[in-house]
Amino acid sequence: MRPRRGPGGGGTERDTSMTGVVRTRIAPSPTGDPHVGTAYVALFNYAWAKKNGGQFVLRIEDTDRERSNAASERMIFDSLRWLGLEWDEGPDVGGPHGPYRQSERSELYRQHAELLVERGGAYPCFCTRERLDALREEQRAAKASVMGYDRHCRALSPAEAARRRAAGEPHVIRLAMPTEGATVVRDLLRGELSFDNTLIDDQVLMKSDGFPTYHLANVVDDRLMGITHVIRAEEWISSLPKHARLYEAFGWEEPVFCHLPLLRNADKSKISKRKNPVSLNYYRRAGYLPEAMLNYLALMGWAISADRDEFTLDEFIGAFTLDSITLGGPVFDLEKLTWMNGKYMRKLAVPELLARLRATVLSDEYLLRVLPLAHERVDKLEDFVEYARFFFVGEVGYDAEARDKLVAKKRTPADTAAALARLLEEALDPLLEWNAANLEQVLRAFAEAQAWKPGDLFMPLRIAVTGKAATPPLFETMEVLGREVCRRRLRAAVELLRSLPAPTA
RNA sequence: GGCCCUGUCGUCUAACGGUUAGGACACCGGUCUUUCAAGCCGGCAGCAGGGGUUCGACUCCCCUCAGGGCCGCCA
Repeated sequence: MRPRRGPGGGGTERDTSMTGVVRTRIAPSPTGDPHVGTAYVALFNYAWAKKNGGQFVLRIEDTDRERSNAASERMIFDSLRWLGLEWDEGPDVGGPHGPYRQSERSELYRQHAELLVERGGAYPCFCTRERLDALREEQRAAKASVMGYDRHCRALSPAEAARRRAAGEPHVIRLAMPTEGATVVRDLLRGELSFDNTLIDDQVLMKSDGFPTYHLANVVDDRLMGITHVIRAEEWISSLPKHARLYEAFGWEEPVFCHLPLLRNADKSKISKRKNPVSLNYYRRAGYLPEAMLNYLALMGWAISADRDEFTLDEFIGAFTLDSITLGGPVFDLEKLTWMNGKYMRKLAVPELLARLRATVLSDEYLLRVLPLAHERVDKLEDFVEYARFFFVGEVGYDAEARDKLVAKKRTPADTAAALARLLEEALDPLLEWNAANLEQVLRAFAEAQAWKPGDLFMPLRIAVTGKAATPPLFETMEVLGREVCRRRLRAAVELLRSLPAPTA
């Protein structure tokens, strides 16, 4: 059976099902820092493509206009390249199935959504946000077993719906799920997964801003880009039936689905920045070697043999098979990663070690940023290393004076800890561009909002991020230290403050 | 709460009906060494529980329990 043509009859659709070529993709959303989970999934996709002589595609899923940003996209490119997971097709390298940025493919999604509406596989929904919020609230309050959209607008006649659309009424397009029976989808690792259709709500496909949701964009793009194996994280399993329904509604053959286990915190919850460093920038700054990182990640759910855990990327590709992945959610163990990194470090010849240092912590680029801040504050060259120590180490300790001033003036350790924790979460984490001007702005605003004198807040902050009471200007210093280092040290400071006894008087 | 996924040492994993259940991290000893690491040697530690199937179950089936994910006009 031949797959049906897509809408418009344009030449964009390619059928690779008969060619036997393996095509995989990593499809990160450019919101925030490049995530270790992205690297994990990318590695397995990369390996599978390479093993089969196929292509590995990078697609940017930036359909969330609120949160997507260019800085984040750049960091994704940098991080994946740092790891050596080069893509064959992507936004920056091009390729025959572009564009590879979803925000540049709007017309494609619109066409496909329209096609579905014509066929009755999707329908316009005019429900307001208020109504949906109220509905959700109601369901929550009633402890309803089935949550989700109540299909209110599905009852509208096509003519009525078309009239209201023509009148310019704001709306979304929703997928019309079957209202009975079950959807069965095959996962390569888990076999047949069955979902009761009555329990699946009518997912939004096109948002009212004209952008698609993940569900539509992902299915359309995987199809048009000829992706043969959708290897992604387990968290997507629950939306699998919606995706399967989309393939069916379009008349397309499904790709192979393979859901990888989720990386976990020590308490087994989905890995998160509150409990683990999750930014690839962190690992790069801390001086983990990319080859060690890849090796360690490959160990999450896979083993090359019973008594070996060190191997190269090429060896991984050679021995890897998708069906040999283990399903238990692996705890991401920094300690073992660090051990493995040590192994790789020791294997390096000294000139190579020097090269690595010169490329990272001791790069001219970095030194050129640190030097201006230390310049006028040292009198002899030999004082430099001592003075600028905190620019080069991981964790910092506090001397007596610093420890003393880590607790804000006229505040308790607990209050200071709470303030720094909030500061991190509410001011620093959401900050898009990490630079001195922005830092000053959000930090001053935060102090004001918390009714703290700026100075009272900035000293504990200074000590937390540098370990010292006397440093170069705080905001410039934080800019150079970078988000990762500041976040890590702030967390350590908060922990220390929490362990400090409350003042007796 | 509903649906779905998962379940071997504390952690990452090997085993694919027959093994004293193997390796690695961590931890604890020993060894080497001017010190500290690294290295080497050794030790501690596990099949979630209960039913089946089978001559025989970590391996297959069922139930229970436990953990996790999802339930957004986020991905």
